[in-house]
Amino acid sequence: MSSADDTGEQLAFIRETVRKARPRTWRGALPAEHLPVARVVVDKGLLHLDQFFDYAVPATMAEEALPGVRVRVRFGARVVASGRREGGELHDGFIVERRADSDYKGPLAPLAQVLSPEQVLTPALLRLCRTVADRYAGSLADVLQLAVPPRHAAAEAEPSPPPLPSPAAPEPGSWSRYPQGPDYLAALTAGHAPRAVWTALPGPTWPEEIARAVAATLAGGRGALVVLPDGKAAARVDAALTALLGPGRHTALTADLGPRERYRHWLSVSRGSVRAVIGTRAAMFAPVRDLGLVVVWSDGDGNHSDPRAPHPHVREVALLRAAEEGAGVLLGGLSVTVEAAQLLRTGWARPLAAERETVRATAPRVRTVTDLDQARDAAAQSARLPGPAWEAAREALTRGPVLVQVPRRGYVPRLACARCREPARCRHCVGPLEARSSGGVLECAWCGQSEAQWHCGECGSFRLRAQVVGARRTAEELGKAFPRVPVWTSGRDSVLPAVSGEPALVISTPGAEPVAEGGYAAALLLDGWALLGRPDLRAGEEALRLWMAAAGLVRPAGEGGTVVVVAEPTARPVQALVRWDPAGHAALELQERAQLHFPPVSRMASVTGAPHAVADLVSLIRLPEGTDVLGPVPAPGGRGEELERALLRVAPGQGAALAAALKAAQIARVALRTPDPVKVRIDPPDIG
DNA sequence: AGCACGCCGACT
DNA sequence: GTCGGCGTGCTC
Repeated sequence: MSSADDTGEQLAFIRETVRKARPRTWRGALPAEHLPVARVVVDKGLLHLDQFFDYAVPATMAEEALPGVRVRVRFGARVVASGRREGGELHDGFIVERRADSDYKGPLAPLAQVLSPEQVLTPALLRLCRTVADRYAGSLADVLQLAVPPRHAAAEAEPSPPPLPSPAAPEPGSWSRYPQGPDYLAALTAGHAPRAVWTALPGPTWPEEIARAVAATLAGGRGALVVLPDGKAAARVDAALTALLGPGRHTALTADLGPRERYRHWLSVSRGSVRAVIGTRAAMFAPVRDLGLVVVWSDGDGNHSDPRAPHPHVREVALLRAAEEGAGVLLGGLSVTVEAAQLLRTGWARPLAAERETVRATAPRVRTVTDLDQARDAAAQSARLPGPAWEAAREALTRGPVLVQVPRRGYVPRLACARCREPARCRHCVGPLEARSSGGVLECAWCGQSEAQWHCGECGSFRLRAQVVGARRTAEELGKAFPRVPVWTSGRDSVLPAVSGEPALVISTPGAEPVAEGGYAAALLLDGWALLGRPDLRAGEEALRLWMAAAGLVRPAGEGGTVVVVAEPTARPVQALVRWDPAGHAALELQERAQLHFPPVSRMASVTGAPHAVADLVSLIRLPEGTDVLGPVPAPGGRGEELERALLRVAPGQGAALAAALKAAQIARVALRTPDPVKVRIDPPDIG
């Protein structure tokens, strides 16, 4: 920039400051005549900058600088001689409001650029993001990054088609199997906001039922949002909606679309051209207009928890939206989470479940077997199949496909002595041993030292209760045992969406089970101890969810559908599976959590970092009355670095106070220049 | 977080 | 007398 320009700008600046009617700007660009101030949220995730900043709207941008548009602004400028300001980095942001004046006393910097006239940050979306940020002790900017997809200019240039008229109200269809089902749909069409915890019947009809709930909402002139845990489930609901409503009335927001398509779909929602959205996690923020219904399918699935700060959970965001936007809620799944059970217990939501008789007619027959009962067949032995499981598979393979669910290695808990079940521990530091590398060498999860010749310190046995047989080896062994039957595998990196109704063995890790045409003849749920034995508060609930997801793909008992679960028959989740009573299981778990003061009855937050930093934050924080501080203890999953974690627990109703106190303490730590960072997480997913 | 300004010790 | 320590405060 030349000095001549500088002089000119200074003169212009002085001229502008003399004129009182308009806000002053640094450089004297002529401000807009009407509403010359833009209130901006600057896209910097720093907690202590979680506030709006006012900028002057240059006259040249007056038409485009509307609320909700993306802008670029200079931020972090410094004052140099004679009170002039210079520099400042360019940052992205959104205009949240146009105003006549500012309460900021200094001169306003001008907006640097309006990036696009598209008003992407609507008032409702802004309100939601603010609520979510507060709920999770995060900054508005962090949440906005999750909620507003990156701009794609080419997608934005395309016009969105005009909205289609509302469809006719759908028939209840298979919702008639639920006593409250038809009423629920009618309430949606009538414009009410019914809230339900839906214990879905096993079988392949749930995508169509979700589609009918969406159609009922559209028929009443309102929009609907469906969030599913993965792309496979989203594709099924997508297909069901297309079958019911034809194309053009709904759109999908999933990661596999790619940035351009995804933004194009998002814009069609934001522009009001499409009123129904199905999608995965990030779709929870989709700016559906006049939202009448939020559906969350399988809310216990870990995919519903966002891995990015501040880690909002789809279910919680859905509940916040329902409250804020007056929408109905449908929290559905084959199993029921403890959080859903609590919504029922407090009366916030009503149960939407079938009669016992209907459940019995729809669910497969479930048998339990312990793994002490090994098969006689050699191949079955190699695959560690108990005798009855082996027999069930052999019989069912004459009638159709058989699903074999094998826990993933990540689920396998600590190793233990095969004879006395004493956990296998490191002889150096007493840490738990893991079979991480192949080749039978064990490693300590704490100190990393390897152990080649373990023997049990209690009984002297050399045999370990080894890790589960993985999906691949199970497939190999079963392939040998059934040479005439095709063997398919479906796992984390190669998920098989569906298989035919022909006899076949389908080996799958939990969550990757393909749908079978006409349903599986049988399912074997192997190594239940691996799911049940995890040192996690939610282990039982999670095991039941994974089992029911697999068992729900099996034909009804009346058509010969059989499930064999290899697990301790007295365990509560096993009994709930046998009785097909997920709601009862969740209610019992809830009772127990209430007694133990665990979430979701109490609200918790975790504070993780270097020991002194954690202690520091805990001492700084002004905790709500009656907060429990648990720990600090060594952080779970710590890799040598001596991180510690404290848990903070508050009584029901104090969650907002806890989040606010944590945020304030984090800000105070930044102000005090404390170097070591502390991670704060509301609703930590893994509490011992 | 950066990045400035501000007020007290050892150097040209 | 000046250079520079990092304590404190601000960012429209």
